[in-house]
Amino acid sequence: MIHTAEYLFGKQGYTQTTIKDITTRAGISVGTFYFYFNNKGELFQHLYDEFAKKLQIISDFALKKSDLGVIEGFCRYKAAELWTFQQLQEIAKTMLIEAPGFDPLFEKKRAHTFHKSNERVEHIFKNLCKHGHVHIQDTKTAALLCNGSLYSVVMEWLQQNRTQPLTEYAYPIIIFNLNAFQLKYVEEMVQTYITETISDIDTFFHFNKWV
Amino acid sequence: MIHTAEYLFGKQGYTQTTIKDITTRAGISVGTFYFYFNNKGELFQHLYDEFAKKLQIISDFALKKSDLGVIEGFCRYKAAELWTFQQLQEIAKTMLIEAPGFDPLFEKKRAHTFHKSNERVEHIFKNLCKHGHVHIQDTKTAALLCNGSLYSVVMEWLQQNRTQPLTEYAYPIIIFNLNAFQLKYVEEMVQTYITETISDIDTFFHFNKWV
Amino acid sequence: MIHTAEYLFGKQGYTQTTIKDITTRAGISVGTFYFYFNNKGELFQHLYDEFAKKLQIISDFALKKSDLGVIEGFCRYKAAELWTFQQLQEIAKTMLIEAPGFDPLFEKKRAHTFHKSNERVEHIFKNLCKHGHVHIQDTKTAALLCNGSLYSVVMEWLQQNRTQPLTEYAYPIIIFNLNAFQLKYVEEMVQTYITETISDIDTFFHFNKWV
Amino acid sequence: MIHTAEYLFGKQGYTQTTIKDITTRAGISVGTFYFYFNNKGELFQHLYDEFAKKLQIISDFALKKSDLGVIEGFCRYKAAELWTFQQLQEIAKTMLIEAPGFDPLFEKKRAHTFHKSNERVEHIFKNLCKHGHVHIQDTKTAALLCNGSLYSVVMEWLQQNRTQPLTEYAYPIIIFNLNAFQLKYVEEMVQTYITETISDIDTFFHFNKWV
DNA sequence: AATGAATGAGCATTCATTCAT
DNA sequence: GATGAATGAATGCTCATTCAT
Repeated sequence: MIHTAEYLFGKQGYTQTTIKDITTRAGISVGTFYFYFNNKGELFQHLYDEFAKKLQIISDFALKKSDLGVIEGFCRYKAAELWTFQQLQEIAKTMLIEAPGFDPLFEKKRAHTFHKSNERVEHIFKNLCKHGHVHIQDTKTAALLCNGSLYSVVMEWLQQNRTQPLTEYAYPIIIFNLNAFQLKYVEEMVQTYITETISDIDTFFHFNKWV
Repeated sequence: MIHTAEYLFGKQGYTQTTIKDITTRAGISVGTFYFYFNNKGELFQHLYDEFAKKLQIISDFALKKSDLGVIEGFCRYKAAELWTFQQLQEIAKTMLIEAPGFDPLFEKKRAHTFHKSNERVEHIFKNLCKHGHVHIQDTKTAALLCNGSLYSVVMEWLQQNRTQPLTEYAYPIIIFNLNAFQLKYVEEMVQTYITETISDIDTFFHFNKWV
Repeated sequence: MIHTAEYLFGKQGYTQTTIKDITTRAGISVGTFYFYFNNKGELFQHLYDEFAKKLQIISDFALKKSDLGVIEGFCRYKAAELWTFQQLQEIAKTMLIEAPGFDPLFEKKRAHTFHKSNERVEHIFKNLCKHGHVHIQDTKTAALLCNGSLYSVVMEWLQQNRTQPLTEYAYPIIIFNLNAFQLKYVEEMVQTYITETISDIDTFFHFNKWV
Repeated sequence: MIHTAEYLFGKQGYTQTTIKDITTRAGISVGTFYFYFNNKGELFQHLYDEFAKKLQIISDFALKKSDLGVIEGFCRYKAAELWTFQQLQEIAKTMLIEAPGFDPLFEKKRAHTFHKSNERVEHIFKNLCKHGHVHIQDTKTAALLCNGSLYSVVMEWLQQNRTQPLTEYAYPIIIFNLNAFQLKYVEEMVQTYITETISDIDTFFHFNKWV
């Protein structure tokens, strides 16, 4: 039923999807739905929490490698995010695009996740500044710009036909941001980092499935 | 009535705002509303068209200056966008954040405007490539990244308390993008371009009011 | 529609009567119902207020006569109450019997009306005590007993077949209470007072119809 | 579980109390409930029967005394009723106040009990008439008035704060009715009868607990 | 005996839209 | 041009009851 809800929310949007739509398609009764969730919003919250958790799990995994250099870390983090959005594309559409609009209660949750992601990136930048790799005045805005550039590609991909894998956009996105922050890099290494990350995650995921 | 609709959509969201909300607040009857618009969606479309038109008008004005250099053009374009979003902040929230979610019909329109904006930026990049200022492989993705970075700041600003003017973010956004595309610039000049643009638009707007 | 609601509430009870029952029988749409009342409870409140108001109007009228003696006043008051319950028998059933059970919000209103009626009777008793007509220690409980004896007859009548007019019970009820409070009376006069009151009210009502 | 149901019906009312409310609070499963009762109504019927039976038991006990005079019998009967209502106050509220409203099936049962109580009182009155103690024309209405006056005090007590014991109202209620039927009595004796009855029942109940 | 997940008919309420005046 | 009462399909949610285990 949860999978059905993800599918329908992604396809028709949260508001346009009725409880009956979900239950009929999932082959259960309305009562059963309300046995597991108190209301429609609670289902959405659950989906969102799962979404945020998965995003976290993959990012954590990608950064777990030892002797992680600045550039490599950045590449792995971004590649991992793209891989996850691709994996969760059905529900991602609802989470990233529709969700902000329909419920002030939920809006808080979304804002919180978004800020956590921003803080994460900001933290990376602050570290880079401290080690003299780069000079950024307003790290908060910098994080926003960095995340925003990635999200714009993800959203465009979600709203278009998704012909090619989202992860193929990792390279231009990363190069764009490395340049933006005037970080020095070797093009071939960037590509290697990305490929390795995707491969690592695929293997990890194949054996663990969100554990 | 149109202004009331903008206000209420921005405050409560499109779905949460009823026709009666709008007409009561605007001091007209429901019947009168349906004399001017065939349905709720048409009102939104109208608002959206107006929004897109205004965005266009200000961008056009900002780029009308003679002897416009590459960097100056970029600065003026971005500053103009920010100025407009700040000016139209009430409805901008609905247009940028909520709209994508609630109707496939609107979605097309929104996508169209977004693509036009992207194409505009892409066009700039293609020109830059042609004159050898910069080397960009995938100009489409580049435009997406460039726009996305700006939008992320706008959205954050719209959803937060909006204490400082949105235009104050012009400088970090522009620097971020100029670096990202490895364009050479003089920091003082960038700031000057921005200040001049804002000043020009203010004057223009003071006399013309969206004409 | 209001009359339909009164009829159905009286026949099936408040809870068992759906909005659709009312609207279908009244030949209007559900939407129309909600145009006039915000919810089911509000309709009930309205019915109750009307009920209480009418009870008040008739009592006031019955006691408006000049040179009203103690016994006559008591007789007229009780006769007037019975006449009103008979007149409003459909809704009275809901108000007196069902209402106390289904809504704490409404319960307050009901309690208030009930207390006002009690206070009215209590006030009569206090006056009687002052003029030495009777000696009652606990006038509050006395009023309760007096009202309760009448209500029990009304309720029984409402729940049974209602073959004879409720007003025919006025005489035994009044005699019962006059005795209970050891008031001296002439049997024939009591009967005359009752007959006169009913006749007065019938005439008044025929011309004024709840004003 | 039965006690839980009594408690919840008394607190929230029959309609507002769900089967789940009862089973959860009683620490049993819904299935178990339906093993003992076929449906919600049957539980209520059971509660009602128990309630009526207890009322009967105490009344019977109170009247079992030998050499019972007319006045003493009346006093003992009324005092016993009040004692029982006080004892069963939780469920009494539902039985006396709410029950009449929600189901024609219950209504019959309630009416039956009420009539039995009335007949009992009527029987007393008929005896009094036969022995010339009193002259009552319509004994049925008389019984109604007599019972009604007591019920009104009970209901008021149930709906208010219940600060003082219900049995303290026995004296005014009885005096009221003795006067109403023009029965001669000695005030001190009435008070003695009441006190004795309460004391007898307390002792009986202490050893037998509804047997 | 006991469990509790599953059922689904049924209800109050909303709101974009219509149309007679 | 303007009004606003009327419409009714559609939705989220409840809860007594069932039944496989």
